[in-house]
Amino acid sequence: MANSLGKTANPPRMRDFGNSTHEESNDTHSRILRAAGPVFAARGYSGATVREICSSAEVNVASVGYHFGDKLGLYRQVIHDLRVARAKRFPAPNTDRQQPEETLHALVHTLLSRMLTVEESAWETELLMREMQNPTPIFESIVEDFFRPLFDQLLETLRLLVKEELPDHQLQHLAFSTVGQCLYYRVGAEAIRVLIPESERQLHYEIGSLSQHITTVMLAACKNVSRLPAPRENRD
Amino acid sequence: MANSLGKTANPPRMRDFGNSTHEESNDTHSRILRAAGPVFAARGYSGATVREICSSAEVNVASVGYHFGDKLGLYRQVIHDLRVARAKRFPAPNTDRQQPEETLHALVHTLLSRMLTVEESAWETELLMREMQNPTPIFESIVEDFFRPLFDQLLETLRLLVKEELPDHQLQHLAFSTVGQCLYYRVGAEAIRVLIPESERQLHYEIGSLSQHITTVMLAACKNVSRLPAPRENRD
DNA sequence: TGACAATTTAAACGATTGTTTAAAACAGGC
DNA sequence: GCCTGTTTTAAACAATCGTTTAAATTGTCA
Repeated sequence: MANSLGKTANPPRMRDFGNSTHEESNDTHSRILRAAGPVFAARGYSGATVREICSSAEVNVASVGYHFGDKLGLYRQVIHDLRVARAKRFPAPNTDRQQPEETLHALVHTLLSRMLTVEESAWETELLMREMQNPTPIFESIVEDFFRPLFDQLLETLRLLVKEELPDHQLQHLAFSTVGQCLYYRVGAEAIRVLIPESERQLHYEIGSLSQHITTVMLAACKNVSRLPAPRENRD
Repeated sequence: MANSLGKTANPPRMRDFGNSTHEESNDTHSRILRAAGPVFAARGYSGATVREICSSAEVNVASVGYHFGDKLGLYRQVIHDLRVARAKRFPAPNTDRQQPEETLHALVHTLLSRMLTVEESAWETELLMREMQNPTPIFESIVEDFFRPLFDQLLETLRLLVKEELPDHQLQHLAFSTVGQCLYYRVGAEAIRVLIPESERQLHYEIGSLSQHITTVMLAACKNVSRLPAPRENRD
């Protein structure tokens, strides 16, 4: 009988860590959580093995069962912690009292930072990308809590930037154009590595100039788009 | 001893199918190939099992070893066939004797068609996307044979569209902006499904209007971009 | 038909997976 | 010291993986 729906073994029943994070603690519970993230990110949920996680955490294999019920329970906890950690690290930029041009640039910069940050927590982005391609039941809540706020902010900023009033779907397309350009430097990173020689990549592919470029593209688009003619009837 | 490097079992040694494709044949070899693509696409290379492939092909499990050496050999063959099939189905648009604006639109339309086609061969795109996120040794050749031609065509088209002469890296960024916008409607499809209600999706998210929109954005960007000030020195 | 190679088959192999077990180690209160 | 509940451990479990084996089947040509 697989669980992960609360009922772990009888004894432990998920201790209540009043101190929210496990960042610094060094007990088995925290060690597993710290080790699991990078492994899940590197190998995917099903590719990751409990043994590798526990080996990396220097902990017995049975500990996962004891502390998290099963592998899926551990994964859920990792995703949960990831969400609160990132909401803290990449707060949506403060948009009030700002020219919409600046706001757009700030939003693009935030997006690119979330995508391309390669520091100690690159595994977080990797994990979210895996959820996008292989969505689990957790995915929808990730979109709502994590993507939607920035998406809405982007929509409102673009609404201020276009000269005439546009129907919703055209604004949405502009928003997706923005997000898509940012996302590509992560999704297509391996392709870019093949297409562009390393020397040029190191010069012109850091967050600063990329966000500058993308902002320029979108500002030009906003100034030029106009209400499109009604799309031809599509029948299917 | 794993093989897949040519030496299968002694006997068969990869029969030479003079008739290039296996589309219609019904022998074991072809049945496996037809069944393997969708399974690899749905589950990923390591997630796919030869048992599921063989079960779907109604063929004995040992047949994979006999005809393709091993699982990786089968995968290579699937990718190989996929490449020739798609090159035939989505030929790069003919660019000569055309206004660059039309060429851009045609390129965007081709890109989006490759991304969003959901007909009998949606698994092909899915498989390529998986290669982008989880590159195998095959990936580099895929980029060279499959992405590079369209990328170069895109670069030349954009060069004709910008008013002043731009350094290479700015043209590359414009090309990636184009590709990124197209790619997003595939990569972010699951996110879009959550963000945009279905009614609106069915109205405004078919290939025609999306390629119209993306082309408009990029044309506006081309008319407005100018040689950026030299980027600040970056030191690392 | 009979001989021989090509192909298909059922069964097994060894390795690895997530999970469970039952005993050992540890903790704190008396 | 002992007792009790919690945590950790080594070992085993059943399931599944890719692959191999050796026999059975099929096809082909003399």
